[in-house]
Amino acid sequence: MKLEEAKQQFIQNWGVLGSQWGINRTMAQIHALLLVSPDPMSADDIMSQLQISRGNTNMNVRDLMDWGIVDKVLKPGERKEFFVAEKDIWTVAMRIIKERKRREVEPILNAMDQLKDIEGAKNDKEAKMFVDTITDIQKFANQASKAVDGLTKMDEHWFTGTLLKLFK
Amino acid sequence: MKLEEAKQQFIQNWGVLGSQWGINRTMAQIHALLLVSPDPMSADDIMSQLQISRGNTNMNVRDLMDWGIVDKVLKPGERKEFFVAEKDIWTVAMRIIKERKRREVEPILNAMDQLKDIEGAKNDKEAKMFVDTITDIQKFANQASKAVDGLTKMDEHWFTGTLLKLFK
DNA sequence: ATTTAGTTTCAGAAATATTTGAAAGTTCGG
DNA sequence: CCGAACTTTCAAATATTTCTGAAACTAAAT
Repeated sequence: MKLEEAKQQFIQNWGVLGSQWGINRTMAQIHALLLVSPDPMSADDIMSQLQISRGNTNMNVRDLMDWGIVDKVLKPGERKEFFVAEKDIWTVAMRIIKERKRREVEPILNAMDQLKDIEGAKNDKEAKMFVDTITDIQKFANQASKAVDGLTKMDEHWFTGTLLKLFK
Repeated sequence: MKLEEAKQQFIQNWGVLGSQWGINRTMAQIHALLLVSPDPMSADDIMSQLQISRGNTNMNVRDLMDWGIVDKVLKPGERKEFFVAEKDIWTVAMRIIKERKRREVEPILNAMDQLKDIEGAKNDKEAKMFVDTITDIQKFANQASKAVDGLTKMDEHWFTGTLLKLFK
């Protein structure tokens, strides 16, 4: 297989994976493109490689920067802005998981606190069961959250070394 | 707050969370409804509670059963089929994560093997970098995969006890 | 101050994903 | 075997998400 062909396929695959997990296809594709690009790319480079509009490019690159997995770089003497992806895959994964937790999971878990304040929950058996279910979900989420916070602090070596052995 | 109102809000929230993570809103809502329902529900019960069509109900309930987090139960003497959700949240989370890995992540990782077979990769520096990137992603995914397999075998108690302490 | 190179925004268009509902299929009881 | 009760399927309708492109904006260079 030719290098260019392989890159294209990788970009497509990454796009599919992203969209299955609720990340917009183009954002994932731009990320893939930057991941396998040896040099920083301009908005125009991205547009022509992926055949997408300037507006789309701009919005998704900005989102990727908000996620902390793409950075803007300036080349001396050039007016254009260029972009590079964080290349360490562990760092990428941790940033994504941390951000999603913060943006999507935490707000809903917080909203659930209110749901536990049910009229007459002391007596009503059904109400008690409901509150228990909510509480279980919150407990679980808090455990998972702490686990993620812990993982975030590790470096890759610790993961491959110590943690993996636990799971063998 | 009234119990019914709280249930409705929980169902809505669960639906939003699901759709953000690439799970169709209705499937998540049906799951939420069954999670907080003390008794098994028929397709008709689900339809009227969530105001959705029979076809939609049927398809999404079947999907939930494919995921292994909802079961069909038959009441003696009744012709209708009833459904219940797995109530243990740890089990639910593990089933979901395991299935998604199997269905969505593994096929793409396997497809990536082919991408490493690049013409002239021995000499070309850029080709070598590309192969390295793919290899890093595969390595990371394999580690994560093993970690998930390990988690799946634990019971909840082990998790809350031992593992959590590691991350404190 | 004006031109030029570049970036950002956002309303409407296009693409995707989900839902409906009616017809076809199944299964049980008599 | 037939009809009633229930489930499944899927083409078409609907809803949601994403993308485009042109106009507005910004800032550097002349």
